[in-house]
Amino acid sequence: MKTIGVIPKPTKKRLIQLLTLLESYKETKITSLKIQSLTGWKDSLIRHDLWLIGFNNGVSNGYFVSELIEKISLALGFENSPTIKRKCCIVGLGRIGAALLDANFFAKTDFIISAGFDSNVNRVEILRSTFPLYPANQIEFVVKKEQIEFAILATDDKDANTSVQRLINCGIKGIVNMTNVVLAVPKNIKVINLSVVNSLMELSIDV
Amino acid sequence: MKTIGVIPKPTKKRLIQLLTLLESYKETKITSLKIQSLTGWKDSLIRHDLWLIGFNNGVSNGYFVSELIEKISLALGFENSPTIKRKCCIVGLGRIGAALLDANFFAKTDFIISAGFDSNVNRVEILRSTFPLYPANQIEFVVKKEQIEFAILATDDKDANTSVQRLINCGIKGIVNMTNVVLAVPKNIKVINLSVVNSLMELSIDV
DNA sequence: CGGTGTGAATGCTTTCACAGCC
DNA sequence: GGCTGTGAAAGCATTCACACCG
Repeated sequence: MKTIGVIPKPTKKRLIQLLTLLESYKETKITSLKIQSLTGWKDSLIRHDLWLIGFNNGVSNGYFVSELIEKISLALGFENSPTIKRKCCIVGLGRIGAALLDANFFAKTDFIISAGFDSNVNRVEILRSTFPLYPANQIEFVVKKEQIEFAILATDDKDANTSVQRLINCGIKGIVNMTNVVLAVPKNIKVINLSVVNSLMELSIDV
Repeated sequence: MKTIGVIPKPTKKRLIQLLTLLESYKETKITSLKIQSLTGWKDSLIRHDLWLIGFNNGVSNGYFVSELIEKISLALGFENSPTIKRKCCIVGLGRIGAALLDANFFAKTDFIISAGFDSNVNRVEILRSTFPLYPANQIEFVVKKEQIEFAILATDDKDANTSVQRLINCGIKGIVNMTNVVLAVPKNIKVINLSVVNSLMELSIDV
């Protein structure tokens, strides 16, 4: 029997993915081997992950999907109460940033986009969205006022670090970085890099 | 003195990022501590990474940026000859996929987009790009014929795995997955996940 | 001094092995 | 037989420590 302690980062990542997988899974039960075939992760690793979050029902032929969803959500601290959404903003409204203006994109998630920013005032005026758009120099003001927690950075590479400086100034908690730039941030701010080009490079070097 | 062996994956990832960082770095020399301040990686880790790729010039006050770029490119196997570009395709031309139709986006990279696919024939006919767009049922045919190596997957979540099956059928080497779905692929095919929503979830659970 | 090069030591993650259960 | 729960063992990655160099 295991008391649930700190969950290692790789485990967290897998559990998040597992959660989204399970949420669209149609059967009522699932085994670690089935999950292995759907994800490529070793069955023993999956069981170990679940063990880490205190899963020990003594059951021996598979997990109930609903129970897995419940316990994983709990362990990761997700309220799936759709009332409390965490506020995000999009910084940079070029092609990629503008593509995220689609509210549907975040509809079924725990997140809501509350603001968009771009240094090009034209864009800010022309684009349409369900939330307000501002010129980039208002980042500090709006993020603080609206209590926005996370930012999706989609500027041109050359503007990335100046925008990031603004985000740092107003105490953003985390940044999803869609530029190709490595961001310099204090270590209390988390960054996740989602550069398409860097990913292609990664793919291409061990093929 | 170190003979250059297999390079661990985390090291590769960092070296790729370091490379892009250095390519827009204006000074002629740089130290591991300076890199630390720009990236957050420990100086000792950076030196170790460089050691792994056989860096041992006996120099003791910093690296020449140009030499770093050269050796890292070499170790990772990048020809920076802009003539040989590796072919990619975009699968799914909704808002995100369509945003990548911008040829400039890949202009300075080793990659070129050679085809786009969507199951919605309307989109295929309406959208404009510098490379041809096809209905999704032509994936197998076109990818083989054009010898496309990598795919960027940007379909709706519900269509992800059927498109992936097509990509598997025609021997794609790697997939950059922008959907929220965990893909089931044979292990000779590499997948890199770039889901914005999953990344926000990751950010939100350890803040 | 402020820096690199280097291997050993530490700290994580994943896999293994196997008892216990249905 | 097929599956989970569990801790130990193996396998990786990062950090430390320190000799050596300009």
